[in-house]
Amino acid sequence: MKMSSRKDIHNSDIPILCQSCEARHKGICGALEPQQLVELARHTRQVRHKPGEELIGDTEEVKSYANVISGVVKLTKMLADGRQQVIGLQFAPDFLGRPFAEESRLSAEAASGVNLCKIPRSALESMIKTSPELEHRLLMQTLKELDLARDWMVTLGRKTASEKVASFLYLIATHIDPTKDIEEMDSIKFDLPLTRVDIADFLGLTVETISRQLTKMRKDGVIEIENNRTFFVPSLERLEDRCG
Amino acid sequence: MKMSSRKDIHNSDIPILCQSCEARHKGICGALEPQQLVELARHTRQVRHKPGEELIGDTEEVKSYANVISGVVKLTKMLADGRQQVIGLQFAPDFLGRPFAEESRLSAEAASGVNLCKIPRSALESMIKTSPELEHRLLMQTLKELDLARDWMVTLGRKTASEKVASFLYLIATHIDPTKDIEEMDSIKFDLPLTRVDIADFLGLTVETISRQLTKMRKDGVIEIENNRTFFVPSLERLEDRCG
DNA sequence: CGAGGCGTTGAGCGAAGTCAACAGCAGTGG
DNA sequence: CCACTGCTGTTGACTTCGCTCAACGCCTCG
Repeated sequence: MKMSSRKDIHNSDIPILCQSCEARHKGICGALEPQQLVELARHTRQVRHKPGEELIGDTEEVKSYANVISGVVKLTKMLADGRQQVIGLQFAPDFLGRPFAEESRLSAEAASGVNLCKIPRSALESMIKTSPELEHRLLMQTLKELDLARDWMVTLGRKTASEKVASFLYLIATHIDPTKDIEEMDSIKFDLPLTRVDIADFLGLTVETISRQLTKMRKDGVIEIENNRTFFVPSLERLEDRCG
Repeated sequence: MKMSSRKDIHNSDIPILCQSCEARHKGICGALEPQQLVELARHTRQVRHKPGEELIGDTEEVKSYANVISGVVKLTKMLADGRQQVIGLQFAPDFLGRPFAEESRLSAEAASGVNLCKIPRSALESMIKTSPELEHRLLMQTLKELDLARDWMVTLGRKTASEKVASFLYLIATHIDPTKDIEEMDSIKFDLPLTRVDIADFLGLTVETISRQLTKMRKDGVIEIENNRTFFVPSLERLEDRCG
Protein backbone atom coordinates (compact mmCIF):
# COMPACT_ATOMS: atom_id res chain seq x y z
CA MET A 1 0.00 0.00 0.00
CA LYS A 2 1.24 3.43 -0.94
CA MET A 3 1.85 5.83 1.91
CA SER A 4 2.48 9.54 1.91
CA SER A 5 6.00 10.60 2.75
CA ARG A 6 7.23 11.13 6.29
CA LYS A 7 7.63 14.80 5.60
CA ASP A 8 3.91 15.21 5.00
CA ILE A 9 3.11 13.35 8.15
CA HIS A 10 5.15 15.67 10.30
CA ASN A 11 2.84 18.55 9.44
CA SER A 12 0.63 18.63 12.52
CA ASP A 13 -1.68 21.32 11.20
CA ILE A 14 -4.05 19.00 9.42
CA PRO A 15 -7.62 17.97 9.99
CA ILE A 16 -7.95 14.36 11.01
CA LEU A 17 -11.35 13.87 9.52
CA CYS A 18 -12.86 15.84 6.70
CA GLN A 19 -16.00 14.99 4.86
CA SER A 20 -15.33 17.18 1.87
CA CYS A 21 -11.97 15.78 1.02
CA GLU A 22 -11.11 18.02 -1.90
CA ALA A 23 -7.89 18.89 -0.18
CA ARG A 24 -6.88 15.32 0.47
CA HIS A 25 -3.36 16.13 1.49
CA LYS A 26 -4.65 18.21 4.40
CA GLY A 27 -6.92 15.60 5.93
CA ILE A 28 -6.76 12.21 7.49
CA CYS A 29 -8.13 11.32 4.12
CA GLY A 30 -4.67 11.84 2.67
CA ALA A 31 -3.76 8.58 4.33
CA LEU A 32 -6.51 6.64 2.62
CA GLU A 33 -6.90 4.84 -0.69
CA PRO A 34 -9.82 5.87 -2.93
CA GLN A 35 -11.93 2.95 -1.86
CA GLN A 36 -11.32 3.80 1.79
CA LEU A 37 -12.40 7.37 1.10
CA VAL A 38 -15.70 6.09 -0.19
CA GLU A 39 -16.00 3.95 2.90
CA LEU A 40 -15.29 6.96 5.13
CA ALA A 41 -17.80 9.19 3.37
CA ARG A 42 -20.51 6.59 3.96
CA HIS A 43 -20.14 7.04 7.72
CA THR A 44 -19.46 10.73 8.23
CA ARG A 45 -22.05 13.48 8.35
CA GLN A 46 -21.82 17.18 8.98
CA VAL A 47 -23.73 18.69 11.88
CA ARG A 48 -24.14 22.26 13.06
CA HIS A 49 -24.32 23.38 16.68
CA LYS A 50 -25.38 26.70 18.19
CA PRO A 51 -23.29 28.42 20.88
CA GLY A 52 -23.78 26.83 24.28
CA GLU A 53 -24.93 23.44 23.01
CA GLU A 54 -23.35 20.49 24.78
CA LEU A 55 -21.52 18.15 22.43
CA ILE A 56 -20.62 15.51 24.96
CA GLY A 57 -21.09 15.32 28.72
CA ASP A 58 -18.83 14.15 31.50
CA THR A 59 -19.08 10.38 32.14
CA GLU A 60 -21.16 10.05 29.00
CA GLU A 61 -20.56 7.05 26.78
CA VAL A 62 -18.46 7.91 23.73
CA LYS A 63 -20.40 6.99 20.61
CA SER A 64 -18.74 9.12 17.97
CA TYR A 65 -15.76 11.26 17.14
CA ALA A 66 -15.73 14.47 15.15
CA ASN A 67 -13.57 16.93 13.35
CA VAL A 68 -13.99 20.67 13.87
CA ILE A 69 -14.79 22.24 10.50
CA SER A 70 -15.41 25.76 11.80
CA GLY A 71 -15.99 27.53 15.11
CA VAL A 72 -14.58 26.93 18.58
CA VAL A 73 -15.26 24.05 20.97
CA LYS A 74 -14.71 24.44 24.71
CA LEU A 75 -13.54 21.49 26.83
CA THR A 76 -14.29 21.69 30.55
CA LYS A 77 -13.91 19.76 33.77
CA MET A 78 -15.76 20.40 37.00
CA LEU A 79 -14.97 19.80 40.65
CA ALA A 80 -17.58 18.21 42.90
CA ASP A 81 -18.62 21.57 44.35
CA GLY A 82 -19.20 23.20 40.96
CA ARG A 83 -15.92 25.01 40.39
CA GLN A 84 -15.19 24.77 36.70
CA GLN A 85 -12.03 24.79 34.61
CA VAL A 86 -11.82 25.11 30.85
CA ILE A 87 -9.03 22.70 29.96
CA GLY A 88 -8.81 23.37 26.27
CA LEU A 89 -10.19 25.05 23.20
CA GLN A 90 -10.46 23.33 19.85
CA PHE A 91 -10.35 25.17 16.58
CA ALA A 92 -10.64 23.96 13.00
CA PRO A 93 -9.25 21.54 11.98
CA ASP A 94 -8.82 19.81 15.37
CA PHE A 95 -9.98 16.31 16.12
CA LEU A 96 -12.63 16.01 18.81
CA GLY A 97 -12.95 13.02 21.11
CA ARG A 98 -10.86 10.72 23.26
CA PRO A 99 -9.91 7.66 21.21
CA PHE A 100 -10.14 4.26 22.92
CA ALA A 101 -11.97 5.57 25.99
CA GLU A 102 -15.23 3.94 27.01
CA GLU A 103 -16.57 7.17 28.43
CA SER A 104 -15.73 10.86 28.25
CA ARG A 105 -13.96 12.30 31.26
CA LEU A 106 -14.80 15.87 30.33
CA SER A 107 -17.55 17.98 28.79
CA ALA A 108 -17.37 19.51 25.34
CA GLU A 109 -19.54 22.47 24.46
CA ALA A 110 -19.89 24.67 21.38
CA ALA A 111 -18.37 28.01 22.42
CA SER A 112 -19.28 29.75 19.18
CA GLY A 113 -21.41 28.40 16.35
CA VAL A 114 -19.71 25.17 15.33
CA ASN A 115 -19.65 22.89 12.30
CA LEU A 116 -18.59 19.35 12.94
CA CYS A 117 -17.94 16.35 10.77
CA LYS A 118 -19.01 13.37 12.84
CA ILE A 119 -18.03 9.73 12.46
CA PRO A 120 -19.28 6.83 14.58
CA ARG A 121 -16.77 5.41 16.98
CA SER A 122 -16.91 1.92 15.55
CA ALA A 123 -16.35 3.19 12.00
CA LEU A 124 -13.22 5.13 12.91
CA GLU A 125 -11.81 2.39 15.09
CA SER A 126 -12.26 -0.25 12.43
CA MET A 127 -10.66 1.98 9.81
CA ILE A 128 -7.68 2.49 12.12
CA LYS A 129 -7.10 -1.25 12.12
CA THR A 130 -6.66 -1.33 8.37
CA SER A 131 -4.79 1.97 8.04
CA PRO A 132 -1.79 2.57 10.32
CA GLU A 133 -1.37 5.99 8.75
CA LEU A 134 -4.66 7.05 10.33
CA GLU A 135 -3.35 6.14 13.74
CA HIS A 136 -0.17 8.07 13.08
CA ARG A 137 -2.20 11.19 12.42
CA LEU A 138 -4.14 10.67 15.63
CA LEU A 139 -0.84 10.40 17.47
CA MET A 140 0.39 13.67 15.96
CA GLN A 141 -2.84 15.41 16.94
CA THR A 142 -2.66 14.06 20.49
CA LEU A 143 0.98 15.15 20.84
CA LYS A 144 0.02 18.63 19.66
CA GLU A 145 -2.75 18.83 22.27
CA LEU A 146 -0.37 17.62 24.96
CA ASP A 147 2.09 20.38 24.02
CA LEU A 148 -0.67 22.97 24.23
CA ALA A 149 -1.95 21.65 27.55
CA ARG A 150 1.56 21.85 29.01
CA ASP A 151 2.07 25.38 27.74
CA TRP A 152 -1.18 26.33 29.38
CA MET A 153 -0.11 24.78 32.70
CA VAL A 154 2.69 27.36 32.83
CA THR A 155 0.13 30.09 32.24
CA LEU A 156 -2.19 28.75 34.94
CA GLY A 157 0.51 28.12 37.49
CA ARG A 158 2.96 30.93 37.12
CA LYS A 159 1.48 33.97 35.37
CA THR A 160 -0.21 37.04 36.87
CA ALA A 161 -3.80 37.94 36.05
CA SER A 162 -2.81 40.48 33.40
CA GLU A 163 -0.34 38.09 31.79
CA LYS A 164 -3.03 35.41 31.75
CA VAL A 165 -5.52 37.67 29.98
CA ALA A 166 -2.89 38.77 27.46
CA SER A 167 -1.94 35.13 26.84
CA PHE A 168 -5.58 34.25 26.27
CA LEU A 169 -6.10 37.03 23.75
CA TYR A 170 -2.89 36.06 22.00
CA LEU A 171 -4.05 32.44 21.79
CA ILE A 172 -7.38 33.43 20.26
CA ALA A 173 -5.84 35.96 17.88
CA THR A 174 -3.44 33.36 16.51
CA HIS A 175 -5.89 30.44 16.30
CA ILE A 176 -9.30 31.82 15.44
CA ASP A 177 -8.69 31.94 11.70
CA PRO A 178 -6.97 28.76 10.51
CA THR A 179 -6.42 30.23 7.04
CA LYS A 180 -4.23 33.09 8.28
CA ASP A 181 -0.50 32.87 8.69
CA ILE A 182 0.51 34.10 12.11
CA GLU A 183 3.99 35.15 11.04
CA GLU A 184 2.75 37.64 8.50
CA MET A 185 0.30 39.46 10.73
CA ASP A 186 0.84 42.45 12.93
CA SER A 187 -2.59 43.87 13.66
CA ILE A 188 -5.70 41.71 13.78
CA LYS A 189 -9.42 42.00 14.42
CA PHE A 190 -11.53 39.11 15.70
CA ASP A 191 -14.66 38.11 17.59
CA LEU A 192 -14.22 36.51 20.97
CA PRO A 193 -15.75 33.02 20.90
CA LEU A 194 -16.08 32.98 24.71
CA THR A 195 -18.04 34.92 27.31
CA ARG A 196 -16.23 36.62 30.17
CA VAL A 197 -17.30 33.76 32.45
CA ASP A 198 -15.72 31.24 30.08
CA ILE A 199 -12.52 33.24 29.91
CA ALA A 200 -12.42 33.34 33.70
CA ASP A 201 -12.88 29.56 33.84
CA PHE A 202 -10.12 29.13 31.28
CA LEU A 203 -7.65 31.30 33.18
CA GLY A 204 -8.52 30.26 36.72
CA LEU A 205 -9.70 33.78 37.57
CA THR A 206 -13.02 35.51 38.30
CA VAL A 207 -15.19 37.46 35.85
CA GLU A 208 -14.49 40.68 37.69
CA THR A 209 -10.75 40.24 37.34
CA ILE A 210 -11.14 39.55 33.60
CA SER A 211 -13.22 42.67 33.20
CA ARG A 212 -10.76 44.83 35.10
CA GLN A 213 -7.76 43.52 33.18
CA LEU A 214 -9.48 44.07 29.83
CA THR A 215 -10.33 47.64 30.83
CA LYS A 216 -6.72 48.18 31.82
CA MET A 217 -5.43 46.81 28.50
CA ARG A 218 -7.89 49.00 26.63
CA LYS A 219 -6.73 52.09 28.54
CA ASP A 220 -3.12 51.13 27.81
CA GLY A 221 -3.93 50.95 24.09
CA VAL A 222 -2.99 47.29 23.68
CA ILE A 223 -6.52 46.41 22.55
CA GLU A 224 -9.64 48.16 21.27
CA ILE A 225 -13.07 46.74 22.08
CA GLU A 226 -16.28 47.12 20.07
CA ASN A 227 -19.58 45.66 21.30
CA ASN A 228 -17.94 43.64 24.11
CA ARG A 229 -17.11 40.81 21.73
CA THR A 230 -15.23 42.33 18.79
CA PHE A 231 -11.59 42.98 19.56
CA PHE A 232 -8.91 44.80 17.63
CA VAL A 233 -5.23 44.27 18.39
CA PRO A 234 -3.14 47.03 16.76
CA SER A 235 0.16 45.28 17.50
CA LEU A 236 0.39 41.55 18.11
CA GLU A 237 3.97 42.07 19.16
CA ARG A 238 2.97 44.44 21.92
CA LEU A 239 0.33 41.97 23.06
CA GLU A 240 2.91 39.18 23.12
CA ASP A 241 5.17 41.33 25.30
CA ARG A 242 2.44 41.29 27.93
CA CYS A 243 2.22 37.50 28.02
CA GLY A 244 5.16 37.16 30.43
CA MET B 1 2.04 -10.81 11.21
CA LYS B 2 0.57 -11.85 14.52
CA MET B 3 -0.62 -9.04 16.71
CA SER B 4 -1.75 -9.07 20.31
CA SER B 5 -5.46 -8.62 20.88
CA ARG B 6 -7.14 -5.21 21.14
CA LYS B 7 -7.95 -5.94 24.76
CA ASP B 8 -4.29 -6.09 25.66
CA ILE B 9 -3.62 -2.86 23.89
CA HIS B 10 -6.15 -0.95 25.90
CA ASN B 11 -4.17 -1.49 29.05
CA SER B 12 -2.36 1.83 29.33
CA ASP B 13 -0.30 0.81 32.32
CA ILE B 14 2.52 -0.72 30.37
CA PRO B 15 6.09 0.28 29.80
CA ILE B 16 6.78 1.32 26.22
CA LEU B 17 10.36 0.26 26.20
CA CYS B 18 11.97 -2.29 28.40
CA GLN B 19 15.38 -3.77 27.98
CA SER B 20 14.84 -6.79 30.14
CA CYS B 21 11.82 -8.05 28.38
CA GLU B 22 11.07 -11.07 30.57
CA ALA B 23 7.55 -9.79 30.97
CA ARG B 24 6.91 -9.26 27.31
CA HIS B 25 3.22 -8.69 27.70
CA LYS B 26 3.89 -5.61 29.82
CA GLY B 27 6.21 -3.82 27.41
CA ILE B 28 6.22 -2.34 23.99
CA CYS B 29 8.12 -5.53 23.41
CA GLY B 30 4.85 -7.41 23.54
CA ALA B 31 4.15 -5.90 20.17
CA LEU B 32 7.29 -7.30 18.65
CA GLU B 33 8.32 -10.55 17.02
CA PRO B 34 11.35 -12.39 18.46
CA GLN B 35 13.67 -11.11 15.76
CA GLN B 36 12.52 -7.55 16.43
CA LEU B 37 13.21 -8.06 20.11
CA VAL B 38 16.78 -8.94 19.28
CA GLU B 39 16.94 -5.86 17.10
CA LEU B 40 15.60 -3.70 19.95
CA ALA B 41 18.01 -5.10 22.51
CA ARG B 42 20.92 -4.19 20.24
CA HIS B 43 20.03 -0.50 20.54
CA THR B 44 18.81 -0.03 24.10
CA ARG B 45 20.98 0.44 27.16
CA GLN B 46 20.24 1.09 30.77
CA VAL B 47 21.56 4.23 32.43
CA ARG B 48 21.41 5.50 35.97
CA HIS B 49 21.01 9.17 36.99
CA LYS B 50 21.45 10.84 40.36
CA PRO B 51 18.84 13.27 41.74
CA GLY B 52 19.10 16.68 40.09
CA GLU B 53 20.82 15.50 36.91
CA GLU B 54 19.41 17.00 33.76
CA LEU B 55 18.20 14.40 31.27
CA ILE B 56 17.30 16.74 28.47
CA GLY B 57 17.33 20.53 28.20
CA ASP B 58 14.91 23.00 26.69
CA THR B 59 15.55 23.59 22.95
CA GLU B 60 18.02 20.72 22.99
CA GLU B 61 18.08 18.40 20.02
CA VAL B 62 16.27 15.14 20.70
CA LYS B 63 18.67 12.27 20.12
CA SER B 64 17.07 9.49 22.12
CA TYR B 65 13.97 8.34 23.92
CA ALA B 66 13.80 6.40 27.14
CA ASN B 67 11.61 4.38 29.40
CA VAL B 68 11.51 5.02 33.14
CA ILE B 69 12.53 1.80 34.90
CA SER B 70 12.51 3.23 38.42
CA GLY B 71 12.46 6.61 40.14
CA VAL B 72 10.73 9.86 39.28
CA VAL B 73 11.46 12.26 36.42
CA LYS B 74 10.41 15.91 36.63
CA LEU B 75 9.38 17.80 33.49
CA THR B 76 9.62 21.59 33.64
CA LYS B 77 9.10 24.71 31.59
CA MET B 78 10.47 28.16 32.34
CA LEU B 79 9.33 31.67 31.53
CA ALA B 80 11.83 34.20 30.21
CA ASP B 81 12.23 35.83 33.64
CA GLY B 82 12.99 32.55 35.40
CA ARG B 83 9.61 31.62 36.81
CA GLN B 84 9.38 27.86 36.63
CA GLN B 85 6.52 25.40 36.35
CA VAL B 86 6.75 21.65 36.74
CA ILE B 87 4.39 20.38 34.05
CA GLY B 88 4.55 16.71 34.80
CA LEU B 89 6.09 13.85 36.72
CA GLN B 90 6.97 10.55 35.17
CA PHE B 91 7.02 7.32 37.08
CA ALA B 92 7.88 3.80 36.01
CA PRO B 93 6.91 2.56 33.47
CA ASP B 94 6.32 5.86 31.60
CA PHE B 95 7.83 6.68 28.25
CA LEU B 96 10.14 9.67 28.19
CA GLY B 97 10.54 11.95 25.20
CA ARG B 98 8.50 13.77 22.57
CA PRO B 99 8.20 11.58 19.48
CA PHE B 100 8.62 13.26 16.10
CA ALA B 101 9.89 16.55 17.51
CA GLU B 102 13.19 17.93 16.26
CA GLU B 103 13.92 19.54 19.59
CA SER B 104 12.66 19.32 23.15
CA ARG B 105 10.37 22.10 24.28
CA LEU B 106 10.88 21.34 27.95
CA SER B 107 13.51 20.21 30.42
CA ALA B 108 13.57 16.80 32.04
CA GLU B 109 15.45 16.23 35.27
CA ALA B 110 15.89 13.28 37.58
CA ALA B 111 13.86 14.16 40.68
CA SER B 112 14.93 11.09 42.63
CA GLY B 113 17.54 8.54 41.64
CA VAL B 114 16.40 7.26 38.25
CA ASN B 115 16.99 4.20 36.08
CA LEU B 116 16.30 4.66 32.40
CA CYS B 117 16.27 2.37 29.41
CA LYS B 118 17.45 4.50 26.52
CA ILE B 119 16.99 3.95 22.81
CA PRO B 120 18.34 6.16 20.00
CA ARG B 121 15.73 8.23 18.23
CA SER B 122 16.50 6.77 14.83
CA ALA B 123 16.22 3.20 16.10
CA LEU B 124 12.80 3.73 17.62
CA GLU B 125 11.48 5.67 14.66
CA SER B 126 12.58 3.06 12.19
CA MET B 127 11.05 0.29 14.25
CA ILE B 128 7.77 2.19 14.33
CA LYS B 129 7.68 2.08 10.57
CA THR B 130 7.70 -1.69 10.55
CA SER B 131 5.50 -2.21 13.59
CA PRO B 132 2.18 -0.32 13.79
CA GLU B 133 1.55 -1.88 17.17
CA LEU B 134 4.46 0.12 18.54
CA GLU B 135 2.85 3.33 17.38
CA HIS B 136 -0.43 2.31 18.94
CA ARG B 137 1.25 1.95 22.32
CA LEU B 138 2.83 5.36 21.93
CA LEU B 139 -0.61 6.78 21.22
CA MET B 140 -2.06 5.17 24.33
CA GLN B 141 0.79 6.56 26.44
CA THR B 142 0.34 10.06 24.98
CA LEU B 143 -3.40 9.96 25.60
CA LYS B 144 -2.75 8.96 29.20
CA GLU B 145 -0.37 11.87 29.66
CA LEU B 146 -2.88 14.25 28.10
CA ASP B 147 -5.54 13.06 30.55
CA LEU B 148 -3.17 13.64 33.46
CA ALA B 149 -2.16 17.09 32.20
CA ARG B 150 -5.81 18.10 31.93
CA ASP B 151 -6.60 16.82 35.41
CA TRP B 152 -3.72 18.87 36.70
CA MET B 153 -4.98 22.00 34.93
CA VAL B 154 -8.07 21.84 37.14
CA THR B 155 -5.83 21.61 40.19
CA LEU B 156 -3.71 24.55 39.06
CA GLY B 157 -6.61 26.75 38.00
CA ARG B 158 -9.31 26.11 40.53
CA LYS B 159 -8.00 24.64 43.75
CA THR B 160 -6.91 26.39 46.96
CA ALA B 161 -3.38 26.04 48.32
CA SER B 162 -4.35 23.36 50.82
CA GLU B 163 -6.29 21.40 48.21
CA LYS B 164 -3.30 21.62 45.88
CA VAL B 165 -0.91 20.24 48.48
CA ALA B 166 -3.33 17.44 49.35
CA SER B 167 -3.74 16.62 45.65
CA PHE B 168 0.02 16.50 45.22
CA LEU B 169 0.51 14.12 48.15
CA TYR B 170 -2.32 11.97 46.85
CA LEU B 171 -0.71 11.83 43.42
CA ILE B 172 2.63 10.75 44.83
CA ALA B 173 1.09 8.25 47.25
CA THR B 174 -0.78 6.54 44.43
CA HIS B 175 2.02 6.58 41.84
CA ILE B 176 5.33 6.20 43.64
CA ASP B 177 5.18 2.42 43.79
CA PRO B 178 4.02 0.95 40.48
CA THR B 179 3.73 -2.51 41.98
CA LYS B 180 1.10 -1.52 44.52
CA ASP B 181 -2.61 -1.62 43.86
CA ILE B 182 -4.18 1.68 44.84
CA GLU B 183 -7.62 0.24 45.52
CA GLU B 184 -6.39 -2.09 48.23
CA MET B 185 -4.47 0.46 50.25
CA ASP B 186 -5.65 2.63 53.07
CA SER B 187 -2.56 3.83 54.89
CA ILE B 188 0.76 4.29 53.11
CA LYS B 189 4.33 5.39 53.81
CA PHE B 190 6.57 6.87 51.14
CA ASP B 191 9.56 9.10 50.44
CA LEU B 192 8.90 12.38 48.66
CA PRO B 193 10.85 12.44 45.39
CA LEU B 194 10.72 16.26 45.26
CA THR B 195 12.10 19.11 47.33
CA ARG B 196 9.73 21.76 48.70
CA VAL B 197 10.86 24.09 45.92
CA ASP B 198 9.91 21.49 43.29
CA ILE B 199 6.53 20.96 44.92
CA ALA B 200 5.93 24.71 44.87
CA ASP B 201 6.85 24.83 41.17
CA PHE B 202 4.51 21.93 40.50
CA LEU B 203 1.57 23.54 42.30
CA GLY B 204 2.12 27.15 41.25
CA LEU B 205 2.76 28.21 44.84
CA THR B 206 5.72 29.39 46.94
CA VAL B 207 7.94 27.28 49.21
CA GLU B 208 6.62 29.11 52.26
CA THR B 209 3.04 28.25 51.41
CA ILE B 210 3.96 24.58 50.90
CA SER B 211 5.69 24.53 54.25
CA ARG B 212 2.76 26.15 56.04
CA GLN B 213 0.20 23.84 54.46
CA LEU B 214 2.24 20.74 55.32
CA THR B 215 2.53 21.93 58.92
CA LYS B 216 -1.24 22.44 59.00
CA MET B 217 -1.92 18.97 57.61
CA ARG B 218 0.46 17.46 60.14
CA LYS B 219 -1.29 19.26 63.01
CA ASP B 220 -4.64 18.07 61.67
CA GLY B 221 -3.38 14.48 61.72
CA VAL B 222 -3.78 13.89 57.98
CA ILE B 223 -0.07 13.18 57.57
CA GLU B 224 2.95 12.34 59.71
CA ILE B 225 6.40 13.56 58.68
CA GLU B 226 9.78 11.97 59.50
CA ASN B 227 13.04 13.55 58.38
CA ASN B 228 11.38 16.09 56.07
CA ARG B 229 11.15 13.57 53.25
CA THR B 230 9.48 10.48 54.65
CA PHE B 231 5.70 10.79 54.85
CA PHE B 232 3.09 8.59 56.41
CA VAL B 233 -0.57 8.87 55.43
CA PRO B 234 -2.77 7.04 57.97
CA SER B 235 -5.89 7.31 55.80
CA LEU B 236 -5.74 7.81 52.05
CA GLU B 237 -9.47 8.40 52.10
CA ARG B 238 -9.12 11.31 54.47
CA LEU B 239 -6.35 12.73 52.29
CA GLU B 240 -8.56 12.40 49.22
CA ASP B 241 -11.31 14.32 51.00
CA ARG B 242 -8.93 17.27 51.20
CA CYS B 243 -8.27 17.30 47.46
CA GLY B 244 -11.40 19.33 46.64
C1' DC C 1 -42.58 47.79 30.24
C1' DG C 2 -40.02 44.34 33.26
C1' DA C 3 -37.08 40.24 33.46
C1' DG C 4 -32.89 38.07 32.73
C1' DG C 5 -28.28 37.62 30.87
C1' DC C 6 -23.89 39.74 30.36
C1' DG C 7 -20.50 43.02 31.50
C1' DT C 8 -18.35 46.88 34.41
C1' DT C 9 -17.01 49.23 38.54
C1' DG C 10 -16.16 50.11 43.50
C1' DA C 11 -15.22 48.94 48.46
C1' DG C 12 -13.39 45.81 51.59
C1' DC C 13 -11.31 41.49 52.71
C1' DG C 14 -8.50 37.49 52.87
C1' DA C 15 -5.44 33.95 50.89
C1' DA C 16 -1.14 33.63 49.28
C1' DG C 17 3.12 36.20 48.27
C1' DT C 18 7.26 38.76 49.97
C1' DC C 19 10.83 39.65 53.03
C1' DA C 20 13.48 38.34 56.76
C1' DA C 21 15.26 35.59 60.50
C1' DC C 22 16.56 31.26 62.00
C1' DA C 23 17.12 26.03 62.69
C1' DG C 24 19.00 21.66 61.15
C1' DC C 25 22.17 19.21 58.52
C1' DA C 26 25.90 17.71 55.25
C1' DG C 27 30.12 18.76 53.42
C1' DT C 28 34.73 20.88 53.78
C1' DG C 29 38.80 22.35 55.22
C1' DG C 30 41.89 24.46 58.69
C1' DC D 1 37.58 18.77 66.53
C1' DC D 2 35.03 22.85 65.45
C1' DA D 3 34.19 26.87 62.58
C1' DC D 4 32.36 27.92 58.23
C1' DT D 5 29.52 27.59 54.20
C1' DG D 6 25.65 26.35 51.61
C1' DC D 7 21.36 24.14 51.17
C1' DT D 8 16.77 22.93 52.68
C1' DG D 9 12.97 23.78 55.42
C1' DT D 10 10.13 26.44 58.95
C1' DT D 11 8.06 30.37 61.05
C1' DG D 12 6.64 35.23 61.72
C1' DA D 13 5.37 39.97 60.23
C1' DC D 14 3.73 42.59 56.70
C1' DT D 15 1.96 43.47 51.91
C1' DT D 16 -0.63 42.78 47.91
C1' DC D 17 -3.12 40.64 44.26
C1' DG D 18 -7.13 38.79 43.14
C1' DC D 19 -11.68 37.39 45.35
C1' DT D 20 -16.24 38.57 47.38
C1' DC D 21 -20.13 41.16 47.63
C1' DA D 22 -22.91 44.63 45.95
C1' DA D 23 -24.66 48.08 42.84
C1' DC D 24 -25.51 49.39 38.39
C1' DG D 25 -25.52 49.90 33.02
C1' DC D 26 -26.69 47.93 28.74
C1' DC D 27 -28.66 44.65 25.78
C1' DT D 28 -32.32 41.40 24.07
C1' DC D 29 -36.55 39.21 24.44
C1' DG D 30 -41.20 38.46 25.73
